[in-house]
Amino acid sequence: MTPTTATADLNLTTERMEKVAFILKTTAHPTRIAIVQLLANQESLSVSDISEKLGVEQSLLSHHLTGMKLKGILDSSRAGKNIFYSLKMREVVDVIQCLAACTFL
Amino acid sequence: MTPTTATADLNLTTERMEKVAFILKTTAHPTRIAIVQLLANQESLSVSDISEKLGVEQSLLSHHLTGMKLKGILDSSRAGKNIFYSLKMREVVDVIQCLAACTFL
DNA sequence: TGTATACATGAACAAATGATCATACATTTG
DNA sequence: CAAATGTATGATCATTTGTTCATGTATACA
Repeated sequence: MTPTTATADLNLTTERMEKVAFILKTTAHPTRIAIVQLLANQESLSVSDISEKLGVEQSLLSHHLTGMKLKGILDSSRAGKNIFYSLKMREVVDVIQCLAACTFL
Repeated sequence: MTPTTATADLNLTTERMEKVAFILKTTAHPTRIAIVQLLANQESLSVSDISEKLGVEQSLLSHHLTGMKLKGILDSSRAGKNIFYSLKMREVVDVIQCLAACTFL
């Protein structure tokens, strides 16, 4: 037990801070947040589904999606002509929810 | 009441998503995360305190600090020659904690 | 096999971000 | 008031990020 720490103990290593920064950066974009929001409720959606729902052009959306997949936030699988994306790192939902709950935003 | 939503209802407006993205972006940097960590435990610290603890050069640190203040994450007040920074938006601590708790990071 | 549909990829460019350096400003102290 | 200390600011440059456009690839279907 640590002595007298009123606040929670938060001693992240440099490496861990870089990883956290990495995740934050990967998510810090309106379109990408919207993607996370959609997939938080839908389990999986095709690119065109997302494109329509968000009104984002195919190519641009694809760049966002493949980037997020590369960084481990999303996952994808093909079904016929479609590719379905889903949330892999569900924790990002919590993070966004947490911030979104701030009343003063 | 909406019909059959097992998962939490999260319908952020575009405006709100942009604000969340803004906060995330503002925090998404190893040095800035480290700053939040320090101030989560210390209530307030001078620029030179932080500079020493983090091993970040004065000018660069100042840029980070003033940026974070401008965006509402930090607050500052002068005491003699020193300027003390403190956390204004404590919610960012939770966000970082949340992500930091991910086992797979 | 050819054509349409769904998505990815790469080049190119603009804009934002991060770092460094020199210098300015404010406060204390001699 | 001059020098020293603590911090901010502005210019500049390199890097990263976001966007667009053109084109490539995979699957389905006639």
